[in-house]
Amino acid sequence: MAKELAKTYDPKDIEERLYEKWMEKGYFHAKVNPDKKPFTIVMPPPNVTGKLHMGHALDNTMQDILIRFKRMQGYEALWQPGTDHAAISTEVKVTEKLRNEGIDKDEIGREEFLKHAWAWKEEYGGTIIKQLKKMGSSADWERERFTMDEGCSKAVEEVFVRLYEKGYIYKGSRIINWCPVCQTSISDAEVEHAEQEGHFWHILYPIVGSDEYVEIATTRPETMLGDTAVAVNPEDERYTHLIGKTLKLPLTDREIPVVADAYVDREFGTGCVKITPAHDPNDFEVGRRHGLEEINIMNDDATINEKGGKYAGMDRYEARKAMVADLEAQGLLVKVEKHVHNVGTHDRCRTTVEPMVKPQWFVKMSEMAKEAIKALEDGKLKFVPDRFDKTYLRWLENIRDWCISRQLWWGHRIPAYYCDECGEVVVSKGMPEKCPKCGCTHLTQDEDTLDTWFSSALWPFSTLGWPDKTPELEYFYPTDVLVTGYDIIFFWVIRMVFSALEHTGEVPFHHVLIHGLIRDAQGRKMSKSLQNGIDPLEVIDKYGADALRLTLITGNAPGNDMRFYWEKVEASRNFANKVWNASRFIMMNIEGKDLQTPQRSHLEPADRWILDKLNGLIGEVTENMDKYELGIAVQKVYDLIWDEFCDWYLEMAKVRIWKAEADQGSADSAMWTLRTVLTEALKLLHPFMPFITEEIYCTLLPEEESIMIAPWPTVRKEWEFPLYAPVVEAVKEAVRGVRNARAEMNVPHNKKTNVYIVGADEAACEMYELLKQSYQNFLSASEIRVQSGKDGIPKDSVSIVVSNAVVYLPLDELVDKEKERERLRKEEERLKKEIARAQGMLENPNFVSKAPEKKIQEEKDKLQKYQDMMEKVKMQLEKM
RNA sequence: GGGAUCUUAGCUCAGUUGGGAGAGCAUCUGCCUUACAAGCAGAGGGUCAUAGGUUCGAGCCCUAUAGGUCCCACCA
Repeated sequence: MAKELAKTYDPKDIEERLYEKWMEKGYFHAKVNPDKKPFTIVMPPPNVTGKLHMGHALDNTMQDILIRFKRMQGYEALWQPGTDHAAISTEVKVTEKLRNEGIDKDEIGREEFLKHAWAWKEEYGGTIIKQLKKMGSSADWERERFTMDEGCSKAVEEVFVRLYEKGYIYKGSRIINWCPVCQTSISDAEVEHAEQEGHFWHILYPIVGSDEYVEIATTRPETMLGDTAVAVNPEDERYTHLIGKTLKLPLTDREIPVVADAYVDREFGTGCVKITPAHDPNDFEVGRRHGLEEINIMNDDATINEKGGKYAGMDRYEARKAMVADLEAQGLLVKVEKHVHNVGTHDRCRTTVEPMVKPQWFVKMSEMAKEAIKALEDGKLKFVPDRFDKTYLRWLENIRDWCISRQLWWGHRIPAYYCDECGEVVVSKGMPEKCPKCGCTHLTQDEDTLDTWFSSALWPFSTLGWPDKTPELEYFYPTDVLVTGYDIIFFWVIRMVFSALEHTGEVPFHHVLIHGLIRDAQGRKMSKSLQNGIDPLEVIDKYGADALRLTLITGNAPGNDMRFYWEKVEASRNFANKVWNASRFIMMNIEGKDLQTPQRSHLEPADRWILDKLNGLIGEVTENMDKYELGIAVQKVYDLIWDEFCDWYLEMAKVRIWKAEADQGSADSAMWTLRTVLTEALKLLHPFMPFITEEIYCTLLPEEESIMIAPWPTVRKEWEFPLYAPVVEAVKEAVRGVRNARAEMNVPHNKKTNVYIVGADEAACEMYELLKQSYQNFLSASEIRVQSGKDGIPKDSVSIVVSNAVVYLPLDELVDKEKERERLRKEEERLKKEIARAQGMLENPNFVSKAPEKKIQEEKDKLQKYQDMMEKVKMQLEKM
C-alpha cells in the first residue's frame, strides 16, 4: 500500500490493484450468518456470449452501489452473479462460426453441435465476467452460476414436471409465432410490431351456383391457399343471405363456406374476411369456433409447401406476386390500395414472423398470472418508480399462454418422452425405464428445448439451491431488490414473479428498481446497425471505472433514459481529481501528526459548521439511498465535497494550519476536522466510486484495512451544531460581497487592501473578530479591522452591505465613483424586490391567517433583515 | 385504439413531503493565490410547453390542449 498518494490521479495505477486486493481478501463473498441480516440481489445474468455494453454498465453500477452500501451498513450482502445460456443468440453464433469453418450444423447432428457450443461457452463465457469486474462489481464470484449448470437444470426439470402434473404445462397444436430464418417458434414477448407500408388487395371469390362474387380484402393474398372459409358479421344485412353459401376459392380447386362470426368488423374493408386458420391468430380462433380445417401451406422456411399447387416451392413473397398476377389475369382482382399496417417481426433477426399452427408446449397462464397480480396489489412487490405497476398489470391481465418449446439444440431439452411402441407421453425427471402404459423400453425424448426465459424465470431461487432446501435459500431468499431495465419487464420480471410465487410461495424480490436506456448524444438507441455504441471499456480505459460509474448515476432518475456524452465523463473524472488533490493536501498537512479528537467546546465555528453540514449529509444521503434515489444521493455528496468542503472549509482551515505556532490548538482541531470530514465523505462516496475512495482511505488511515468494510456513517449527536450554520453563512455572504466588488472594480488579485468590518451590533462584531482567521485568506486583505463605528475608514472606500455588517474596502485611486454608485443602485434594486416580496406576503391576510406560524416568522425575519440592509445602502448612496 | 412519459438556462438534465428556480457543459471577465489550470474567483442567461382549476402559496396536485418519445393491442 502506498504511503502517499501519487502526484496526479491516474485510475490505471489503482483500479486493477485494488480489485485484486478485494478479491484476495474475499470481501465479496457472503455466507449464511445468523448474526447479521441478509441483503440479497441477484444479478440479471448477461448472455454468456455477450460483450459488456452501456446497459450492463448502468445496471451493474446500480447494483454494486446498493450492495456496497448495504455491506457497509452491516448486512450480509450477497450479490449473486451468473450468466445465461441465451438459447437463440448463442445457437446462431455457434452455427455461424461452424459455417465459416465449412461445417454444416445439420450434417454433424445434435450431439456434435452441442460439443461445439459448450466449447464456445468455455472460450467466451468468461469475457463478460471479466468486463464486469473492470467496473468494480463486488459480486460474489465464488457463487457464479450458469443457467445450464447442473443445479439450474435440475430446477428446470423439477418445475417442468410439477407444472405438467398440475396441468399447467400442456402440449397442443395451436397457432404460434414462427421465425422462418431462425426456424423456431417464439413467444409473444419476442415479437416486435413494426409499422410497414403494404397493400390491401381486393379479391373476388365466386359464389358457387351463381354468377355473383364476394369481395374480400386482404393484406396477405398468398395465405388464401390456406383459406377454409370467408366470414361476415352475423348482423350485417348486406351479407346475411350469403351465410351458409359456398364459395369457390380462386387459384385452387377447393370450395369454402361463408360463416357468420362477430369478430368481423362491418366497417372495415369490405366486411367480408377470408379465414386462414393456420396462418393468422384471429382466423385461428374463428376456425376453432366453426370447426374449420387448418391447412398449413408453408414449409418451415416460409416457402409454399405441396398444398400450394403450382406455387409450391416459392417464397411467400414470390408466391404473393405470382398469385396477384394470376388473379388479375382471371379478372378477380378488383383493386389494390396502399395500406399501412403492423407487422410482427422477430426481435432477434427482424424477420417477419409467420403465424403457423404447430404442435408446441405451452404454459397455462391464467392462474399464475392472477397470483402475480395479487402480489403487487397486496404490496408484496413494489416497482421503483411505481408507474411501472401499470405496465406490469396490463401485461398480466392480457396474458396468453406462454409457448415454451423451441426448435433449437442449445438449451434445456424438454423432459418429455414418447413411447416408440404406443406413443404414450411421459413427462419425468430423467428418461423413464419403460413405458408405463405398454411396458416398452424404447422411449425417445422430445426434440425441442425450452425458451431461454424458462430457466431465467427461476434464477432468484435456482441459484440459491432450489429445489433443495439449502441454508442459502433459507437465509438469502426472498431477495431484496431486482435491478433491471424497463425493456425486460415482460420477458423476465413477470416470469420470475409468477414462477417464484408458484414454486416457493413467496415473491422473488420485494422491490424492482427500474432504469432506462443509455442513448447516444443524439438520443438514439445505441445499436449495432447504427454503430453508435460506446464501449464502456473504452471509457474505463480513458477515464477510469469510477468516472464511468459517476457519469452513469449523476443526474439520472429511476426509469428514465439518459444520453451519453464524453463531456459528462470528463466532468466526472474532474471530480475524482478534485477529491484526489484535496486528499493530498490534507495528507501533506497532517502527516506524522497524532490528532486526538478535540473537546467539543474547543472546536471553532468553522469546524462546527462543516461537521454539522456533514452530519446533515449523512442523514440525507442514507435516506436517499434507502429510497433508491442514487442520483440525488451522489449529487449531494459531490456538492458537499466540492463546494462546502474544498472551496470553503479547506480554505478556511489553511490559515489556521499555517499559523500553527501561534495557536497549535486551533491548527490541530482544523486538521482533525479535515481528516474527519474527508474520511466520512469518502465512505459516503465509496459505493459510487469504489476505487479512488479505497486508495485515499487506506493511504490516509494506514491502520485501516479497507473502506469496503468500514461502517456506513451514521448521524452523530456530537456533530450537531445547528447554531453555527448561520454564523458561517454570514461570513460567506461577506466574503462573496467583497469578491464580487473587487471583481467589478477590476481589482487585481495581488492588490491587497485593508478591510474594515463594521458590525451591525456587538454580537456581529464579536463574530467577525472570532472568525477572522477563517476568512482572511479569502479577502486579499493586508489587514482586517473589525469595529463598531466608522472611525478611521478612508472616505474613498467601497462599501459592501451584508446582513449583519458593512464591509469597507479602501481602494484609493482604484475607486471609480460612477461604478460604485452603479453597484450600490443594483443592490438597492435587488433589496427593493426582496422587500416587496416579503411585504406582499405579510400583507396578505389569507397568508397570515392560514400559513404555518413558522413560515410567517421566517418571512418577518427576512423583511426585517432586508429593510436594515436597505437603510444602509441608502446611506452609502447619499454620501456619494 | 389503450397506456405511460416528457416539455425547466444555448445544450444535456436534476429538482426527494407544495413555501424565495439548480447542476454539469457552453459563453463572457479576471487570475499559474504554496492540493488541484482536470483548477480558482466573478458575470450573464429561465412568463418551469399553453390555458384553466385547487391552494394563503404551484415547476411540483387536478383538468384540457399542443408537440415529442416509448410500450401495449388481432382490425383482415
